[in-house]
Amino acid sequence: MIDTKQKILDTAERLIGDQGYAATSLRNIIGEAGVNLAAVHYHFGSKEDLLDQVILRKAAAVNAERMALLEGLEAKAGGRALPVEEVLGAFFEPMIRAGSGSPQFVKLMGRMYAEGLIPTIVAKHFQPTFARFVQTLRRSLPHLTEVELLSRLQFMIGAMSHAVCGPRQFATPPGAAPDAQDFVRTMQRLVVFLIGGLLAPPTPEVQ
Amino acid sequence: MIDTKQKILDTAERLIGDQGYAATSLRNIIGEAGVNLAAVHYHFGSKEDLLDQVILRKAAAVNAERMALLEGLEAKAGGRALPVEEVLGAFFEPMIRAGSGSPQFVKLMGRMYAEGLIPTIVAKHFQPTFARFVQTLRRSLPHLTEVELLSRLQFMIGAMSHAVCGPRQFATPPGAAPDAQDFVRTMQRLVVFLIGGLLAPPTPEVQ
DNA sequence: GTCTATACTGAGATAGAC
DNA sequence: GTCTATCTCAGTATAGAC
Repeated sequence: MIDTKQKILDTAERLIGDQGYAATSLRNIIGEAGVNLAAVHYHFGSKEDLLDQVILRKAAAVNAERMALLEGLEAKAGGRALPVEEVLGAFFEPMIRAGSGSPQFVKLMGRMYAEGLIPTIVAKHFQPTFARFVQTLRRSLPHLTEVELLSRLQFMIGAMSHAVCGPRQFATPPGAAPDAQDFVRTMQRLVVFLIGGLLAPPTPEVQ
Repeated sequence: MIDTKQKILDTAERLIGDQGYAATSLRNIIGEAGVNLAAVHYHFGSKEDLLDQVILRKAAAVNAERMALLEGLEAKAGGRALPVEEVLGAFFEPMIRAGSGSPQFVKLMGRMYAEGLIPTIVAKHFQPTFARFVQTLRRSLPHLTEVELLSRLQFMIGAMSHAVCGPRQFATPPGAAPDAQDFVRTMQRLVVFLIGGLLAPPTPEVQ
């Protein structure tokens, strides 16, 4: 069946989003999907490659929208540098939309960050888009050296990761279930925070 | 021998710092330490509890120093609110000192964050200290609502985590090995970034 | 109280029959 | 393409030697 692959992908996405990558065994996935264990390795090669495909399937749309928004902004600006707020908006709005439309996706992405899978997996899918944004931000933040800009974007990625699916004990009142509304509010707060951080003066070169 | 426990702790700290928690098996640790597998469970109960003790041993000094610095600042300020820079300084300086003195510790902490072990393990050790800093920051940042302050501190934790041991592909020039000097510079940049973020105006309440 | 030897369960991966 | 059987290695548990 051609559905076998799809069933594995769908079930993996749901279970990994709910339980995390490490906590979700292949046997767990194939049990719920009603397929054989070896089918996973036949179609995807390994557990990690399965995750790779799950991410790719969901990330493609978000990244495409990011690129489209950014290019729209740049076209409208002519040759002028874009304000940081607009660039961050183009980066986060597609994610916010994806998140409020399908919390499953955000939960999954959050798991990726929370489990430290960014360097090996997520970066692979987001890197090209991210590099494009770095290029634009360089002109929006001319007061920063290249190293400092890259450092701050590193901080941004870290902040985003915890915002999306960090430990909620600090962020939500006890007993409150996180909903789409919370997510949007948190993302809005994140963008404000990041703008403040990115626009901060350069770090003094004192030793 | 009483050394068995110490040998396990030392070896675990080194290997987990180098390879990560998930990638370091108990058999790996006991092999290098030259002790028996069951000794780990005798002394620590489980792999997770072993990690717990490794963290506790290293974190205690840093947290004590943080508290001492904060209390010193507050005593000097009388009843006045402390500037954010000073509070962040009291939080990060002990970590920077620990990091430049022993990169092993920082690497280990970074692994914890990177592998998503904060909620279950690290928070347990840092929570009391962190709560104390939240209390102080509340007065330093009166323009923020409670929820927004907590959100921003969440972002701070996330940014710190990636700064300490995130994927370095964005942050360091290719081929350069991260050293203590880099670490200190990165932390200084982080603090500047965080001050900017924390001092940013409140997020507009638009829906 | 400390530690050793060994066995148990569940994980991801693989070979080969169909 | 799919499935059965099996391999290796992980964390864990226990029985018993010193």
